[in-house]
Amino acid sequence: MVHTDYSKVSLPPVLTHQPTPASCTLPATNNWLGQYGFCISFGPQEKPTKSTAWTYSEMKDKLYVNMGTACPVRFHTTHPPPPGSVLRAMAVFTKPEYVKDVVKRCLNHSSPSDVTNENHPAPDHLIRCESPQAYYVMDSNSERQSVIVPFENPQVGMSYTTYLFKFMCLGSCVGGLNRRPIKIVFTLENKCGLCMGRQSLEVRICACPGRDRRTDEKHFERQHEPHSQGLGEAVKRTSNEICQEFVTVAPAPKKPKSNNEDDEIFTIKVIMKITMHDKT
Amino acid sequence: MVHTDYSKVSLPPVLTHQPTPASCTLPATNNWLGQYGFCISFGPQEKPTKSTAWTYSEMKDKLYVNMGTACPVRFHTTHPPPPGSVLRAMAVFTKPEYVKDVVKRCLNHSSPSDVTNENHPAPDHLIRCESPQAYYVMDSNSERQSVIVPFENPQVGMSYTTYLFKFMCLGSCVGGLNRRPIKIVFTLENKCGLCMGRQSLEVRICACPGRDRRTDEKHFERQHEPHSQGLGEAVKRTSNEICQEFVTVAPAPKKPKSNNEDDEIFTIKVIMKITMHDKT
DNA sequence: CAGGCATGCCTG
DNA sequence: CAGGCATGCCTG
Ligand SMILES: [Zn+2]
Ligand SMILES: [Zn+2]
Repeated sequence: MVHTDYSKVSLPPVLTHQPTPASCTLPATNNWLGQYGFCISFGPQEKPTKSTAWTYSEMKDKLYVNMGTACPVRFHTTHPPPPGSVLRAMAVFTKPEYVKDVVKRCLNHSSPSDVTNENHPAPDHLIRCESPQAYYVMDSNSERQSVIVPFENPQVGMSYTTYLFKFMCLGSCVGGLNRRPIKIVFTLENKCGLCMGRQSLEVRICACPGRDRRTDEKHFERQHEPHSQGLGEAVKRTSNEICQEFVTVAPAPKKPKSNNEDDEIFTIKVIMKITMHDKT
Repeated sequence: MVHTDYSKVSLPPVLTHQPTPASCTLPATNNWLGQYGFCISFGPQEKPTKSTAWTYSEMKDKLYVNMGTACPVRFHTTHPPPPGSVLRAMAVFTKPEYVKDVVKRCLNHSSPSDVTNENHPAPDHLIRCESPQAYYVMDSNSERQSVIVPFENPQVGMSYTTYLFKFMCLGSCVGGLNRRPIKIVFTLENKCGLCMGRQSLEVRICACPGRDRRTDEKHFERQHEPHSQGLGEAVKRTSNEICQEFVTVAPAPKKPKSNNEDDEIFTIKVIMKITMHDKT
């Protein structure tokens, strides 16, 4: 396997040709703690009003966020990964019909004349990371866009490091996300681009995060009322490069979710936590 | 006064510098029959379903139309205008706050990759005329866009000629019309660009013309219920280059409306028909 | 094709 | 900031 050594790269990886988590046509999205205990969480939040800038629903394991809002995401590790490790964030459409489509900003918002694009190197990237060390890459193979930042180990006494992410289109943007739900896939990678941990997160970018969260949770609860119980929904996956094991206790603040492809309104509660490992 | 002789022009008028109805920062929109009895009308229409492609409301004097639909507009004249006369269609924002803004397609829809722009000379023009002789101009002074077609006299025994117009964005297009109501100003011009007649028409480009017409008319009727009567709304105008005269009978199918600037929900029925003449 | 939801945004 | 409208689009 060929690796990309980011620590030596001066040209952006868009000009390189090494496989990374961003090179796949169908990127893996299953949660995988890996050997460094990589996972994410959200801090406490002011009571979510109808139009709060962002809110995270435990019940749905879903982030609701305004467009252009810097949203703090906590990245946990239990052991320090090797020096030169990076954190990558990449968006993927959730629905099988669209997974192969590259996620990018709509034409309106990627226009150079859009105020958000003044002095920005990646006007058409959906995800931005508020770090001076962030760099924006497009995989020449998959054409998928992502943002990469050097991974910083938690400060002493802390279990996580916080990064700020911005989402630069609405989920409803015509010609862009176009109302298609997305996931953000966060990967911890060594300096060669090898994946050492992965956490994905459903994100809804919208004008009223509070309202939409409440609506989602109401629907979700209705699904889970006694009279509508059932265990009919099978656990699905797309990647065949994974194996499966049972985890009895979630060792991290944000519990790894089941590898259920579309945790939509038909998803039912999964009794046992399931996590998946990349084949190594 | 300098004139543009379109019959001699081989370069598009975008490269000329003669005043025409499209050169003004604030184009006149008042209805004026002129000496050739220039006015417009709409043919009968299949019963307007919720999502009919287009429908014209007499009550509101307003056209409701789907984006991209070829909509037949009838142009009446009582006398033939001079040879070389043209018909121009230009869109203008209705609300005073926006009149000075140039109306054009949103960035999404003006993109070369948009299917509507294959082999089209004017991807960012809102109004298209379905005629092989149509040409698309941008006034170098006002930057306003318009489409021009040779004026064809009605066939013998007919009082009008029909032209097909398409509207290439939704009224709701973000970064484009952006939910700002517009008028289409149709002008009959001689070959030098001199205005010889003008008719403007409120147009709503939307996904459900039938529904939206019904909604508008319901609101309008509510305004006109006995208990909400009043004659408070004065006739306004912006241009000071006009004179005013009373016309006792509307000599054309579509009655010239009053020169009321915003025939919005507060407009009340005008008892006497008023028409206005350009100062010549 | 009508009913009605989804979702940005305006109004009080 | 919540209520609720406006408006594209999905569903039956
Ligand atoms: Zn966008
Ligand atoms: Zn548009």
